[in-house]
Amino acid sequence: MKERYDPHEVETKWQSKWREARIFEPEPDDRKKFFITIPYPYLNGNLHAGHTRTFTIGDVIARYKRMLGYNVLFPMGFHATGTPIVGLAEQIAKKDPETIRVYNQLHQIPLEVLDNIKTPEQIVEFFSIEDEAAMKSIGFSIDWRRKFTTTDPHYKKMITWQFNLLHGLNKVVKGAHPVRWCPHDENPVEDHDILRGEDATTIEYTLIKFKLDGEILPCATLRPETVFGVTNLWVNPKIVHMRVKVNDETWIVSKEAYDKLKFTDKNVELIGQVNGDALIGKKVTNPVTGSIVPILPASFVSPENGSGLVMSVPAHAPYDYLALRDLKGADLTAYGITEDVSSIPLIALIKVPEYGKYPAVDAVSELKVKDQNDPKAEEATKLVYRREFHGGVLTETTGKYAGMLVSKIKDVLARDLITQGIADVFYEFSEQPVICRCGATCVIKMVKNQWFLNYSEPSWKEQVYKCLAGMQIIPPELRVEFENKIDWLKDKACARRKGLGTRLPWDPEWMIESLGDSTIYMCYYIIAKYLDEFEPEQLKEEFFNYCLLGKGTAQSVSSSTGIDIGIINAIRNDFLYWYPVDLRSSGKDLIPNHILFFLFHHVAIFPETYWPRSIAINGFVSLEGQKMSKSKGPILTLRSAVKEYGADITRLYILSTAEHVQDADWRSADIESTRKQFERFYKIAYDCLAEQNNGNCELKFIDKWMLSKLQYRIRETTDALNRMQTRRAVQNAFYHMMNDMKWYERRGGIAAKKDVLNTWVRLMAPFTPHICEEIWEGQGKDFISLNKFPEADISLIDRSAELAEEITGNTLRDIEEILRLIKLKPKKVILYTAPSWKKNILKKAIMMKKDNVLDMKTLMNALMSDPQMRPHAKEIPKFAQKIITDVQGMENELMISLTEMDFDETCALKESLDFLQRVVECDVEIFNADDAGYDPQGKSRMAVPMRPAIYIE
RNA sequence: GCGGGGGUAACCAAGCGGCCAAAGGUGCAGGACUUAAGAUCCUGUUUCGCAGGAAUUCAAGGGUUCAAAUCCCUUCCCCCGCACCA
Repeated sequence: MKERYDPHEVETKWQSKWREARIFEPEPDDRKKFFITIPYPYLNGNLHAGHTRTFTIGDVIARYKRMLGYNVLFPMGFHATGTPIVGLAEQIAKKDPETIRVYNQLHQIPLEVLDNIKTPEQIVEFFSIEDEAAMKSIGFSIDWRRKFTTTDPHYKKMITWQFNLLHGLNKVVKGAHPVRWCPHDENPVEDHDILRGEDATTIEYTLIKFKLDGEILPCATLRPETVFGVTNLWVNPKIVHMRVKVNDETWIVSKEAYDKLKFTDKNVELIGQVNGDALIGKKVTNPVTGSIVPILPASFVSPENGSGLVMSVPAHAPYDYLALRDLKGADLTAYGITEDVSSIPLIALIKVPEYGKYPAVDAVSELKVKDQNDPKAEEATKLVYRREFHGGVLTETTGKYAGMLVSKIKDVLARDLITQGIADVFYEFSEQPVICRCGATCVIKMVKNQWFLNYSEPSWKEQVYKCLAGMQIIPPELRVEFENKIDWLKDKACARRKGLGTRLPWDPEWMIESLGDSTIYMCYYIIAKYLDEFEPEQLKEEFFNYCLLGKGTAQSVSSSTGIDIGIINAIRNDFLYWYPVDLRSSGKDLIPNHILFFLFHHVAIFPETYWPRSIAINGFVSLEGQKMSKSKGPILTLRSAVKEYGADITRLYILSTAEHVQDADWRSADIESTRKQFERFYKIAYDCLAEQNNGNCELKFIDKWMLSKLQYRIRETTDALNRMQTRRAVQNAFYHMMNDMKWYERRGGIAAKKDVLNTWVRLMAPFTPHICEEIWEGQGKDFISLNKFPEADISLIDRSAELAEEITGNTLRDIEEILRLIKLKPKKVILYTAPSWKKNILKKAIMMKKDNVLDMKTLMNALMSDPQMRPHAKEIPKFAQKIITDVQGMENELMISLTEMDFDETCALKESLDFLQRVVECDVEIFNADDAGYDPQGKSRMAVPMRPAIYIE
């Protein structure tokens, strides 16, 4: 160990020692195993601070478990399938200036390297080397023999096997799905392809088919339940409608709606046109209730929305009610309508606590909405909708749905109508317009004949719930989130036309989507170690069936594949040993996708014994308050952080800056201060080791205090690590320990120092392994990485040493406060510890608290009947009152120590006398108030247990 | 809209019924050391107080309790996800 700390020297030294000794390359043995995995990084850029956080947390747990005696498998691979790498290769190949800038300056790739990149394969090659080097540079304890890339031919064999298996289990099915679509590019648009309307989501409307002389007037609605309250239809007389053949039916819709229909899975054919005013006055049949209702004119109907036709439910929709009211007295004879339409009776169907029978009417009058063009109409609509959705119950009007909650029945009702053929689904953007990068307006297209993973299948979900119930979720509060997300997950399109990846074995026009191919790859780490032993072609289905599922025999697999039977047995044994995954640790962005799929695929493929055991989730990392972006910046790469600060400091910083799902903010000012603290740690260790051997001294209170404190730190650190609270762990193992050591040194502690350091360095080893190896080097024979993690030794917990330090600290603080107030330089300080009668009262009060009978009256009775208390009768009431308040809020442990130990305050203070005199820079004398020799101002009366009275002159 | 997470002193951030005027860090101020800078170490950092004390605080308002930053209700505000994209 050198006097000056040079992180890079220390770190490269130990990294190569670890590598040479192959200490992170585990093989099955008789220890308990621990299999931890972390999502492999996607190879379209360098690892950044976000990876640094997730991966470091994983490495800390791996190292911690290893030091607890587990046989730990911590592997790593690389993800390359999908479209972004292909896109990046194109951008680099055509020298896109922005891409070149980001990758040159932010990802720090030299221009001459970028110049030579022409293909996606080169990108994969380049970043897999970079990322591996980065992970090695920060000291992750990864078994690199198992590395692979998802585009490897061997890996593809495993994916092919998996998908064939799922297909056979009916988990992959054909269907149609709505996607955002650019009619110009004829492609689905992804988020980054959108110029305007990025926030638009797809909304599912129900299209209810009203009938008019054999033709259909479909009305789009978000509230299908209100079909029971329809009194009329609204048509804008000023717009021209299209008559369209839709499958076997004839529909009348707006021009805009017709355009949208062309992209659905329906066959549409334009037949002719109908003017809006020609429809008005006609009567349509409500397909649900059978009632006949008129078509009326309304200006608020927009051709852009839905079908361009609106069903009117004036009892529950303010717009409908207003439009109806606005027609009062209007002359509609031109449309052949003679009756006064404003007197059409409303039909109520939802009962809601806030309103009377007709919520729309109440809302309109409450907000004083004037007419259908009043902006407040929108507000009233939202209000009614919200209240009816959350608190509404359907009335008898709705027949068999009566009594149901609106929020519960909505979807069921819509499905019912659709299966009866009287309704349809219609998709629309929540915001319009949505504009593609090419300038075209996007639509929602129904992609047909798409392959889906059938995640919505109830029995599949049931299995996943079961798996989740048996798992540990870290942090535990996230469990409900997982349950919700499993519930929410729908079928997922699993095939794409472009990108890197594996082809669907039974329909090779399609590429397996890249989230689908990274669900059970953890089991592939077991095979990946043996890749030199066979060619991809040898990895036939029976190989995986045997090695991963135990189907068939090693003998038959060996003869059909030509793979050595010894290898096959070894892989099978490795699988049986290592599986299941004990811990999957990941960033929170992967919860609604990868982590879910990980669970779904595991339960579908493996028997219950091999289902994952726990999942841990952590938050993001921002940079000086700014969100990081791989493609736009800002970004901080792992390598540049390590280059600047060293591996250990980077690790310590990123671990300590946020806990669990909280987002961390990387600030260079903060990591600078971590660096300083860390250098102090190094110095403390260096000085301690350089000191002459001073063991065998008698331990004083302060030494016992330090050893005692250390046990708490170990206990807290262990507890924190068991809950994967790395921040709290570092807080205890490093920052609090640092402050304890400061106090210990300041108090002149020496005797326990070497022992403390020996434990401390092992406590720190999972977090900052390099420096700990360096400090350990002289001390232990073996790597500290393979040593035992400290265990708290209860016999070293010394409550009287703690009380002694507490009273010393309290007293010093009190003296300093007085000095500050009186602003004098003291000549002499005299301390008076509490008299025995006060201690007795305290003990009595604590006893009463334990028996739950502590109150003023009981205490006073007890005291007054005690003859020994008589002499102090005058002082007792006031003191007792104070003691009661103190004891009420006292910590249990303190009460125990105060009653059960015969702690001598005077003796404790005498031991720290030198220290006190040094700090206050004058003589300090100590008396017991029972026997105060010198007390000119009678201060000794103020003495209280654990708080001596003070007299300063 | 649906679902999840939050609002704590100048800032970051612990605490989630009683040793809480509230850990730790940063910043700021004062002091020690030093020729000086830096580093390091002490002390302070809501307000008032020339004897260790008191008052008012944890988004806002109300409630439960001997006791609330912590539990309950209402309101306001912020962040994230909502998919075929990794």
